Amino acid sequence: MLDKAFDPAAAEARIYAAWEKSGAFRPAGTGAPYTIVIPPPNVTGSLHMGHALNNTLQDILVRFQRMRGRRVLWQPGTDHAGIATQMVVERQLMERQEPSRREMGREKFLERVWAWKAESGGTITRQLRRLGASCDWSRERFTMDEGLSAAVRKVFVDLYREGLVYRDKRLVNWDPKLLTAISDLEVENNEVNGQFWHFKYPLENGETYQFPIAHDAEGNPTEWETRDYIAIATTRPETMLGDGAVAVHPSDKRYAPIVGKRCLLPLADRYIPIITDEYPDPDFGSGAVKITGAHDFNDYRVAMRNDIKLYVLMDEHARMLDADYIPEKYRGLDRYEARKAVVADIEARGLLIKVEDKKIMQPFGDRSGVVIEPMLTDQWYVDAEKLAKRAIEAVEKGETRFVPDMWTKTYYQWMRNIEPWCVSRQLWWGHQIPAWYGPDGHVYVAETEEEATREAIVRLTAEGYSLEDINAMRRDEGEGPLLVRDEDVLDTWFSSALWPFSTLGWPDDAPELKTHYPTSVLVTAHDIIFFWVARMMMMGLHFMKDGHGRPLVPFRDVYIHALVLDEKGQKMSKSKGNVIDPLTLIDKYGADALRFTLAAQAAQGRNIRLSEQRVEGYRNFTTKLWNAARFCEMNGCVVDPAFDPAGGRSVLNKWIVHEANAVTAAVTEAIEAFKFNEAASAIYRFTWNVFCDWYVELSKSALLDGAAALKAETRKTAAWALDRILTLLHPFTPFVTEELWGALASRTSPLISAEWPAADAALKSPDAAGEINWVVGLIAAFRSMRIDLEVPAGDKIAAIAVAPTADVAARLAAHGEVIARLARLTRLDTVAATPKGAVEIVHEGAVFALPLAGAIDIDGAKKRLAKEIDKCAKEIDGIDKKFANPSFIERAPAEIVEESKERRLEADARRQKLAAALKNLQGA
RNA sequence: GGGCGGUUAGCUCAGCGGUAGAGCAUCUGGUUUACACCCAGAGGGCCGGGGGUUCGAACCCCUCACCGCCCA
Repeated sequence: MLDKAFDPAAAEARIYAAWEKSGAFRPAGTGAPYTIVIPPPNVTGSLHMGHALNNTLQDILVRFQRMRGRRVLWQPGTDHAGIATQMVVERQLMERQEPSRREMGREKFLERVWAWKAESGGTITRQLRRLGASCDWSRERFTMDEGLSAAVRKVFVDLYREGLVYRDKRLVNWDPKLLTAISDLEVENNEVNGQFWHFKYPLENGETYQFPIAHDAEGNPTEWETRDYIAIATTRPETMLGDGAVAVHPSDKRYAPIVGKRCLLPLADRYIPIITDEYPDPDFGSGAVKITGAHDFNDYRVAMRNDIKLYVLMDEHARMLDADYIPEKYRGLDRYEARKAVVADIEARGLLIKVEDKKIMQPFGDRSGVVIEPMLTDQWYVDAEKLAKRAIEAVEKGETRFVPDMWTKTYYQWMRNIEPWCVSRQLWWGHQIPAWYGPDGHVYVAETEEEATREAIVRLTAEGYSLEDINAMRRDEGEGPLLVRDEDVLDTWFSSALWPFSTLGWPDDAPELKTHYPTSVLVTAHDIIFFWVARMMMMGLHFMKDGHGRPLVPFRDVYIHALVLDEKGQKMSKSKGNVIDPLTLIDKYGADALRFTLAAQAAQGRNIRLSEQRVEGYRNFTTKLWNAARFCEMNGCVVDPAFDPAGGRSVLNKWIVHEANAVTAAVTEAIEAFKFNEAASAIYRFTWNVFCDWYVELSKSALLDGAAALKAETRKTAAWALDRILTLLHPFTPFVTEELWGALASRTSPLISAEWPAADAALKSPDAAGEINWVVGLIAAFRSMRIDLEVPAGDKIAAIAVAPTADVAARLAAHGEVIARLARLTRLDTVAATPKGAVEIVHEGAVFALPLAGAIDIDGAKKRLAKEIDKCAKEIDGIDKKFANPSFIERAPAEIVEESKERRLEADARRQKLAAALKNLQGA
């Protein structure tokens, strides 16, 4: 006997362990492969709502396909999260008052990171298990695993040799707190309150020009003043020390007289040219822009175009450098101290025009939270533009498809404007770049130091050095290695980009690569399209080829799901304090309830607003299912493997088989189309509003006191339909369905490995469906009228069918007893004509009556009849309007016209009957 | 400034050419033996504004307003 309710806390861990132990998560069978690689969560991470949604959807797909007989691999793992992990461990060192990273040195520190990973790195994968994720944990991978690291080295070296990886000195986003370069994507631009300082830069040799200060309606100048300076404005005054020029737009007439001349850069006491460039906006500020090529991305481009000198002002901590072009008093100052000093000094010289308060966009490091400083440094780059070409083409050709389609545009926009990808990071935790520098500074890129050394020896030999010379160049007085390895590591996303094939064993010739690459679908959120999808596309296409050498995409579909917001539509964040922890919800309502909530709300193109109330509602749904199963159990509804659902004789049983078949098709199609919400709502409705509300109720007569054959058939049908529910529901709510599956019958295999049913035309019974729907409608009509008549809920009343047609009479003969029970009728007789004053009900053309004359206030019934008559009238009016338009008949499809005619006839017949019913009452 | 979404019942959202839907909330009534995490019933909508296409528009097109997000 089943307990009173499902207890997720007690059952989930047990069920999950049984699945895992049974090997159900591993690829099996001979079906077509179906593969998903998990978007690897951060090894430092813990499960948040975004993960919960992401992995619920993947698990639904994976369980669905597994049940359909596909050879499913859901490849799990985590990434090493270079910056985040290094920060976590450094913080731990600080808290424990242990030596810092730099004090203990690289090797020791990396040992500590590995130790941390062994101890704390499994949090998120444990949490994924609690969610019910059926990943193949036996294949779990980590981006720093040896195999994946080998893939990273090979990719880097291959790309280098093809000229697609190179070292360059460019302006990068420098994080002065973490002391590393970061990519554009790791920078968050936020609007902050800032200031806009307007300075005068005096012209060389006291030169003057006429500057317009008033204009007429057409914009022609009407007044001028004489100026001996050019006005510039900046949000970052400290960078003026590194200005190389002042630029104006070539069309800007105001400055035409002084273009080509020079102005004094105050404080720095240098003269810089006044140049023209398309970049300055004549309508913004003074129209003149100071050009600080080494500390601003726009200025950098201007400087490159115009051959303007770059002055690097700051060190890695964003402190002013000790450089001869920087006046002594500013050297060593932090950038913000320098700012104050510069402004004060400009003001002291009478060169400060004004200071405006202004909203400005400022770049922040997404990990450190400090203001990013554009810095000129040497870094390694991937030539993303070249790799992007094929990646764009693959989507254009439909080799990879975005669902929903709108994200294709986002992908194109990013890929078509892609910048070189800076992949080096000044960190210790990560894949150290396989590049070595020779004694002469020449770089050798190779997978191993031996290989690099060989290359170096070959090269040096070719340059005329003898072996002796070369050995003398070795470090440690000729005893050590010849080369010095690049200290930097690669961006974590560099290794993540290889995930769809590195996890499958590449660069080894692993069998999994052949069967599981390209993967079937990537499931992720839109904020990761740039970080990951784009880069996986580039790397996958470049390195993976089919038998004919044609590039292979990493995945056929990319399903982009929603972001999970709080119930007010705000992004969840720790600082806002509106974070809902999925584990808390799982503890409280069970994993099934959370999963179903997320799936039911996962409509394409919409974000999800999560409220606890909703989770509670779907917990109630699992309880409802549980109780329906108890009902079946109590009534001896046991699955019979030999049962043929198409062979039922009872109309009721045919009907539930018909409906179960319809929902099977609906759920299957919806999941195939990634319409998780539609699939969820279809099975929800079937379970609750069809099976529980009606089938269970209508079948009680047969189960309690039906004839033996009918009882047996109904028991088997009920068990079959419940099994169908469990099966269709399993991808969404795996725990409760698996528990019931095991409890209701002795089975040969668990539900996770059961076969997904196919919709089957043989199970359709439209006639039975029509008949039962008619019964359901009639019961509802009786119930409504009872309430309108204010018949006490406990009272049973008499009802009569008025001159039923043969069809109606037959239906009543078959279902009268059930109708009477559910509508709480004493009996349901047949008469030739409505007794005077009886309340009539019109149901699909048939008339029924409640002979209650005098006993009860009939105002409610009158109101209802009047309302329904009104509704009919409105419908008739609407249809009449259509027919009043001659082109409706001419142009609308014939079936629409026909349907409209029928609808009008029906509505009219109904109206007449209702009117008669009302008249009958008024006469009473 | 550029791009992409959204605006439908009190709330959260489906529906995206042919009779406006769900869940929650609200109201009324219920110990009808699977279930009160329940049952029965009810009320509630110029489908953001304006224009157009169409026999017909919540749905397609244009435009405006407001709200989000992304990129500069």
